Amino acid sequence: MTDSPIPLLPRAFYDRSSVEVARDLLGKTLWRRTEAGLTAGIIVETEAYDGANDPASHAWRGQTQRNAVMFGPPGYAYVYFTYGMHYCLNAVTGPVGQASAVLLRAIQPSVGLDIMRERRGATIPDRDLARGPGRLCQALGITTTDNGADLAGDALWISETADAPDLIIVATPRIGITRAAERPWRFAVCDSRYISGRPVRSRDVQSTTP
DNA sequence: CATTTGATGTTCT
DNA sequence: GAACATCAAATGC
Repeated sequence: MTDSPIPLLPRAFYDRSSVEVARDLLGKTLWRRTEAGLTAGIIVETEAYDGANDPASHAWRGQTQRNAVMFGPPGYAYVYFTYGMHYCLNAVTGPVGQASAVLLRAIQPSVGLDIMRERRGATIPDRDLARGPGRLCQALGITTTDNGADLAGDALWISETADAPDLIIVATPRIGITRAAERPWRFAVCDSRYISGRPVRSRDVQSTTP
């Protein structure tokens, strides 16, 4: 056996604030293996939720049966069911008890697109396979069965990306929530067509110097 | 193009 | 009973 050419993210990567992890997950590769085969994509959009300090966080009002995984150690999956039909995948961050997490909102599919199409529908454009948190989970076959899964596991893991290009990253207000949405904790890869909503053009982001 | 609406079921109040 | 870290289809320009 030799070392994998594409290193897994170590647990220490997740043992930081959710905002830092959300930013640094952009450009990493999310992998998924099921009986259907291997699928993967480059993370292009994330959102941070800051535990008890964040009115939008599921952990804001304390621990419940649903959010228990958020209160555990970093580097595990928090998966929940919402709107009666969709699942959302988060990476738990920070130390035990902190209850922070990063919602994985979109990936650019890179491996197993045929499998994703089987799950999402044969006529779905590649761009829409995993553009949005619910679509991402459907494309990868993630459900609450995966709640609590190790993000360095055999069925679900996140690695560095081979030949990763430099990225321009932008922080924006969060999407799809009513409380504290204005906090600039949504992170996206500029110029990516694979984020939810409209692409953010890097030329629109340059700020201080005209 | 943008905006609105309906679907669907669990969780929490 | 209300809200929901959403999506796809329908409607309005």
